Amino acid sequence: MSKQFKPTESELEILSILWDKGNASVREVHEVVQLTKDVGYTTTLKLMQIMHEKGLVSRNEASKTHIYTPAFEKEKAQEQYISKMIKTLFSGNSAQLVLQALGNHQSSHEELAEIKLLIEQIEKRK
Amino acid sequence: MSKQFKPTESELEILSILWDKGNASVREVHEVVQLTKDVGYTTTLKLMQIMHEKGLVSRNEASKTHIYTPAFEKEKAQEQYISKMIKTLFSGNSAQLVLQALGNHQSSHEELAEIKLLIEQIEKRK
DNA sequence: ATATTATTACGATTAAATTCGTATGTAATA
DNA sequence: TATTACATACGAATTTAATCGTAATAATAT
Repeated sequence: MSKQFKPTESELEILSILWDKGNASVREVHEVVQLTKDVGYTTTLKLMQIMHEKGLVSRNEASKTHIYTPAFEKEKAQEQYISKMIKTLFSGNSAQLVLQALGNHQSSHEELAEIKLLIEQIEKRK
Repeated sequence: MSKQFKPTESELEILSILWDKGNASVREVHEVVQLTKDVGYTTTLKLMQIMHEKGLVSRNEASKTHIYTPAFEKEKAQEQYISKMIKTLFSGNSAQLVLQALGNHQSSHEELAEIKLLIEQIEKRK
């Protein structure tokens, strides 16, 4: 099994900003954080330093302003959280999660078509 | 919007046991907890007492051994966690979550059929 | 050169979550 | 009745997460 990572709530928020931007300075991350939370700059800084120690992010220290990059793919986090959720909230039944997600959240025509296509491919493979 | 609840990690684990059983004593919950975590009985007891204070569970004190019941539906928790996940890990794209879940987790023929049916119903409604 | 501004480092505090020991009560049992 | 087994209550300690202030340093502007 690949190495486990387990970001805290705040760390996940920062990671999600980094995934969105690709990479960013503390300042840039903090500006986005501030849109939803009212915390000081050094708080965000400290969090990102801790994330660096933990290996959740890497950073480029070439210039004075360090540039942070997520240390793993967003897809890996998605997969981990989905699995956990299926296990603890859906008793292992992944289809149940899919039905919930489809039922309660809007999707476009194209997206629905894509899902149908995937299902057909899965069925063919059996 | 309906009242927010935000169980911690350990609280969610206990809730999931309670949803599974319907209701249970501390002892019964603790026995399941012990399968995965090595903690003392009074730890589980204390957690469940706190959950009671917070209103996450209700309890029947008729007999000496109190019986605990989840204070809200599993579906509500599912919906809340799915929404959060779509927002923070899938940039609001619910179909992407569905594709991930379908792609990485097994589903039976019947379940896949059920999902297709739901998709068709959604399309018809538009 | 000096002042201003931006950045990191780091210790310390606060807050939240988890864990457990001990006291106490109640029911069953020897 | 005395002992044992379980249960709750509750305070306190420990651990983990989050927050912030201050100092040091580097870059930039005056």
